[in-house]
Amino acid sequence: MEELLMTTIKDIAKASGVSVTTVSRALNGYSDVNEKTRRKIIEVAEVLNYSPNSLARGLVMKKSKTIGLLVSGFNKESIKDNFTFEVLTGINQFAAETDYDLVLFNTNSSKQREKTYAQLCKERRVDGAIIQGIKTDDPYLKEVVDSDIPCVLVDIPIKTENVGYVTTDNVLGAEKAVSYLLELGHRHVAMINGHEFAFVSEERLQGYKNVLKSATIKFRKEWVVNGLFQESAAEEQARILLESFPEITAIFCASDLMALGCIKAAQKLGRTVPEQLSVIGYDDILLASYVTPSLSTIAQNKALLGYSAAKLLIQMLEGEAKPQSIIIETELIERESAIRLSN
Amino acid sequence: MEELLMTTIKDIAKASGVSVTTVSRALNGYSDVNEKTRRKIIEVAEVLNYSPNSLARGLVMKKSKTIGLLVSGFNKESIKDNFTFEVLTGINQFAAETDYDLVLFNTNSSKQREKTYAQLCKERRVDGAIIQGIKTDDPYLKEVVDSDIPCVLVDIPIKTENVGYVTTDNVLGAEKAVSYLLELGHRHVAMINGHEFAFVSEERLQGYKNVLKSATIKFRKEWVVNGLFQESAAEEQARILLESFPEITAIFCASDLMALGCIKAAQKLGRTVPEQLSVIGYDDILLASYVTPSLSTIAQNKALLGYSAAKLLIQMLEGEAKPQSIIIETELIERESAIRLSN
DNA sequence: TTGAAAGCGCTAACAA
DNA sequence: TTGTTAGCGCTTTCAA
Repeated sequence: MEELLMTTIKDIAKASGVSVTTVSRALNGYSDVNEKTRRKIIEVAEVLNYSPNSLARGLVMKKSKTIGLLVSGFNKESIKDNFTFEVLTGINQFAAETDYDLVLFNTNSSKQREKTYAQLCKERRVDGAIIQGIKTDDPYLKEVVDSDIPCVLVDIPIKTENVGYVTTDNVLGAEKAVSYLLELGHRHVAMINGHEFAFVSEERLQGYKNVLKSATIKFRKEWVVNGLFQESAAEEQARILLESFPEITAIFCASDLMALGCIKAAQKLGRTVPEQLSVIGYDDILLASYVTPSLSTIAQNKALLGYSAAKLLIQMLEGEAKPQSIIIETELIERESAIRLSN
Repeated sequence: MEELLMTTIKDIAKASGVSVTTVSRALNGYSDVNEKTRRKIIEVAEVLNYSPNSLARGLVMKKSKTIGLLVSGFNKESIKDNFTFEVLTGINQFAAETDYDLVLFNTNSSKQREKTYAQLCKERRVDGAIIQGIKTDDPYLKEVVDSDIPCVLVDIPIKTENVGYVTTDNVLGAEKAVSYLLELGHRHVAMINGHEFAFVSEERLQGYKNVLKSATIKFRKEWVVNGLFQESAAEEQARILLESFPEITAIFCASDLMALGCIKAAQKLGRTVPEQLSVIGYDDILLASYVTPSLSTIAQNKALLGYSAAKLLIQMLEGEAKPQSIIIETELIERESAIRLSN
């Protein structure tokens, strides 16, 4: 509206009888300015209700003090497992301790998202970016590696000159889950995985295989299906799995949402959970503790994931850290959906 | 990093043998530039991998094409009712259809949040702001009304020269809920409200009163307690309420989260829901359909709330609309937590 | 149809 | 300790 009213350092300079340079220095806390002058300037600035123009500052300093957020998960589906939101919470929490603000980019492309990752970031002149929830075949991903924009990836293990990442140990997490099922006496353990374009899926599958191997249980690839991280797709896959191989007594799901779908499928087939089928999930989403039966699962600290990502990125930006990989611990949560195999 | 590599219109001008003015006009689609020249310029721009500098543009144009988001709900508690997130989803959805980006401000003040609302916005030069989840006694709120920054409020009915709002009809929503309970035969209906610094609480209370009145049921103020929109506080309040007035057969809760707490309290007191106590919530959060018993509730279209807020704001910014109030419909969702009173 | 010049608000040499 | 000057990358009169 009244742009005319916006005070600038020029106004302050005039009002306090000094040059703009001095105002700039005074306001930015430089030491080479007379204390009296500084006090005067600060007072005038307050009277005139001055706010620095970050655009102008950014233009000359070549840094905007903003971080770009590229998240694919701002949509209906991701409301259920609010993974995206929880990570965001963590990012925001750390950012709040700094003078960086967050810029949300609109990647959920309405049709012709013609702008590339780099363009998005370069145009807004973000100092760095956090990327989350994109598939390994996403064109954006290649760009990240090539571009020279400092960046932290969530759950995508790529490390370069200016790209770091934060993730959990998915192999170990899956091992915990499957070991647990074996400890409960299960031998016929299937897996509902996500999809082939997710690193976490690769790793969780590896964990599954590892445990089977060390228990000398034969790996059967037809016992591993992809549920696309969706409740409905997982339900369908679980149905097929359970119909084809009724001898399965336990299923490891690569996400809680898919575990929910899996349980639905079992129930529709007349198999009660956990009595006639043990199910363990992954993530520990909010729903996990509220559904009946409550979900045993591998918990990820999602907020910490976000917090660490923001922290790493900002440290990189401030030259306090090199890009690195941060691995967050997971934890087995025992609830009701998996129990000892009855014989 | 390699800031030196950033192409500017100056580079393009040099490479294509024209002035920066012409480049600017060509790239911005002005008509007064020769088609041949334009093609040349665009080609060069692509070759040089040009991205416009939004900081520079914003500085001269006095608009940043960004929208500030002031949300108080980026924290652990708000993960349960992910109201905040769903609204954000809607905002993002509309923004994605435009060329505006979203800037998340860190209002969840770590101690000394010394910056005011206006400062936040002015510093970043956001063109407008969407404010959500702040209490009516929040100092930010007064500022909004005073400041000349275009702004849309979510669930706070204030309209001024440059402030509009989006909300649901909370009076009507509450009326639907309480009417429903009465239709089910209940006469002893209590209410668990939020807190006194929420407009929605005032309005829902009004709706509650309205229905009682038209049913000639006496309003008892000791039957209305505040649960602060929190599950635990509501549980405590519900316990006190039910212990003091065992004749209560139904409770209207001003949020689903509080309904959850309320149900817990009832169950701990040995009253089963819905058989011995009917409970109806408000919001229709994700959990509502997953818990047992599932929650009957008044559904708000949260994504639409956000979508409409973003739409209104951007229309205001583009001069296509004046600030106005938008009211979104609510809907009664019948599930399991409220049933006909048995006699 | 094009270009020269000015200026958005700020910071940063360099001089004084 | 302070001021002068230049310039960040862009848009926009105004003149040609």
